[in-house]
Amino acid sequence: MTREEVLPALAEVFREHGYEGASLTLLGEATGLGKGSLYHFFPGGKEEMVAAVLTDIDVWFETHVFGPLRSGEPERAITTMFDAVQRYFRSGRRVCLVGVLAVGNTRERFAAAVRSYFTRWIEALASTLRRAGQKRAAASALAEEVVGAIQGAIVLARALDDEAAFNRAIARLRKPLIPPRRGSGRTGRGASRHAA
Amino acid sequence: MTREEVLPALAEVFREHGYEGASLTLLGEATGLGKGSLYHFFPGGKEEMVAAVLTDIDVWFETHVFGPLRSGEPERAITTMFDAVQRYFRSGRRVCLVGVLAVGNTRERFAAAVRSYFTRWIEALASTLRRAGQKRAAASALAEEVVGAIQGAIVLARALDDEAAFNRAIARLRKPLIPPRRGSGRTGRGASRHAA
DNA sequence: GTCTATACAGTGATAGAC
DNA sequence: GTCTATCACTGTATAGAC
Repeated sequence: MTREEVLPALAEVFREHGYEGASLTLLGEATGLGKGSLYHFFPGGKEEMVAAVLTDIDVWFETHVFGPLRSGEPERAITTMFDAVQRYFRSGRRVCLVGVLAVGNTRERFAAAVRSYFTRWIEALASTLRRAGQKRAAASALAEEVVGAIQGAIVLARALDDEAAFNRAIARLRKPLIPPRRGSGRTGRGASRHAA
Repeated sequence: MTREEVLPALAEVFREHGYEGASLTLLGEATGLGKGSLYHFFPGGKEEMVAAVLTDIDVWFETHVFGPLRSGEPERAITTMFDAVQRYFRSGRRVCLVGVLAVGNTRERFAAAVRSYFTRWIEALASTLRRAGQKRAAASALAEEVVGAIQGAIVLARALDDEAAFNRAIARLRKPLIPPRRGSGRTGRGASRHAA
């Protein structure tokens, strides 16, 4: 059993119970390891566990989301992002650990990692939108709006206990973000939205 | 000292530390009461405290937000809602306790209150939008989008440690929701949004 | 490396003095 | 009503056997 292998199980406990609620007993049960073994892998205790989990999450998003957003073909990159988000958060049943940490009292302890995650997501998406023809300011604002809306969709889906609410939100966001065809003159968002 | 008077202090601790993180010591310090006194007012312990706090929050939103949305003049009601939200959540520095409970492992315990809060908010806002001329389906979708986006804005503002991010989100949501002037033919959202 | 045993602070909760 | 004292328990963390 290696350190990397237990990270997903640890992550799931932290997601479901938060930092304080994730007791060593729960973490031990989830990983199948005793407290001694956990401290063997993570001498710093829970704080080190969360840090390792955050790095793991970061790598995943960098590979599957941020990277494609930065360098991929815009339409395909955006589709990839929404597909990844929908799968990763399991239609809102699974919460975002980074978001949970941001809201909790542990915010300061992991502030750097939390801020970096969201900042890089927003900037990566903004770069995609610029490549798709959006102006700089509009791209940034839109990227911030979308990333925020995804977090909100998770909260709402959990609150309503309704994954459909999450999927509706993703669908709403997805549509107008798809970049315009060359020369069509449209910019990809707003014009056809919610028009009566 | 009455039971009602300590609710705001209790609420603040639950918001900042979550259900598990809010210890009786913290709750005692925040209220200036000993554990004995807290149990005198809330024999059911923390669970009863949260329930009382949720009721208190519910009454506040019913009075200041949901009520106006249901029966007020649309443009004014929507302005009132966003003003109230911006003040109440202190530009994102203060989190939404109902949202916190929704993502935490206490979700099931307070599921009814959490769901009721969000459901009523969405339905109240949808009714406003219908009165403003939106079709039924569009009004519901838009209301769900806005309420979710507010929750997302709180998460993002905390994550970035930047209240401006919260205020930008509110401003983005506010603008296109203001209902159209009579006879203008516009429906209040989308047409002018992010157009290049 | 993995476990059990243990230290000791802190938890929610109760009882009873005042 | 409010407090202090105390309960049984769980929390994190450590030490050491195997």
